[in-house]
Amino acid sequence: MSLTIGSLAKAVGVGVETVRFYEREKLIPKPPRTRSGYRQYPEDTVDRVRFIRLAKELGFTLAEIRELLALRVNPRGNCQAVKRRAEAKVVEMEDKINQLERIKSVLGKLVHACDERIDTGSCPILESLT
Amino acid sequence: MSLTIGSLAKAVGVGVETVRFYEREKLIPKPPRTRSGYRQYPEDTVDRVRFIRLAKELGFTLAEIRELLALRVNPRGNCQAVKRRAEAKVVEMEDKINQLERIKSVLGKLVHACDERIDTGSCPILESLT
DNA sequence: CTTGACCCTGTACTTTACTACAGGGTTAGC
DNA sequence: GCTAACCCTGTAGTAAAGTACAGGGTCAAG
Repeated sequence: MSLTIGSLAKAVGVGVETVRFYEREKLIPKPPRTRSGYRQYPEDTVDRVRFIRLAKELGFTLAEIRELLALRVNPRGNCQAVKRRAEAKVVEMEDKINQLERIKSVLGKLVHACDERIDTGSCPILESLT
Repeated sequence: MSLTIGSLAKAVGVGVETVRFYEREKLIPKPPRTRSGYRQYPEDTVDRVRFIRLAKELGFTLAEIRELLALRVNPRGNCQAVKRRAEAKVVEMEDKINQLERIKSVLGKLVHACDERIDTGSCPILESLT
């Protein structure tokens, strides 16, 4: 079974214009069409669009997301190049995770300060930088 | 000692226009001025602008960053409201961290598949959704 | 066999977050 | 005391990522 652009959009929670935009930007492949020109999406496109939204939330640009979606290993590809890019991205993820952990822990302290009525000074969140 | 807008910008690695933009957007407070009207930034503004750039990299909008910077505990504030917001943000951070961990682990598998020359199929990264 | 909810292309508008002048004043080094 | 490298305000332009029509075709229910 295939999906119309409307049901795909609804399944992910985006507008149909957004789906067409992602197609223009080559983030999703051009789907087959019905005789009358309607797009027919395979069901796995739902996951692809979901991933795009998720990665965007995490601070990746559409260009970076396009890269992530293109990473794969197959007999015809240049495995070493893929490996290097994947490894670089692992490091990027780790950096992001570390920064988020820091901010999270400062927020945790802030909650604690609230309970104890400890004055935090003017801008406690900046401690996440050190 | 205080900084001119130029040395602040240079210290963080942004343009002076960006600093003035952040001031307009109320992400950094209006600094005192010299007699001739030059901005004089206290040194801790460097950290504030650094935090803004960092948080942006992590996928927060300027509006969200403004919120994070405003979180503090002091005798005159509404502690419960601050606490609730800080707790909500901790949950947000945890979600982001979890998603990043998933993507990271899929990328790790991809590197492994490279070494072993295992075909990954068309779009392995999507496994990070499940 | 019509009507309301879809779909199509193409173009234009919007928001966010900068970035780039124009036109003019200031300051530090020689 | 000049001049290059700063700073000021104000306005306008840009890139990324959508969002919104206009003008027209399609499909399923009643």
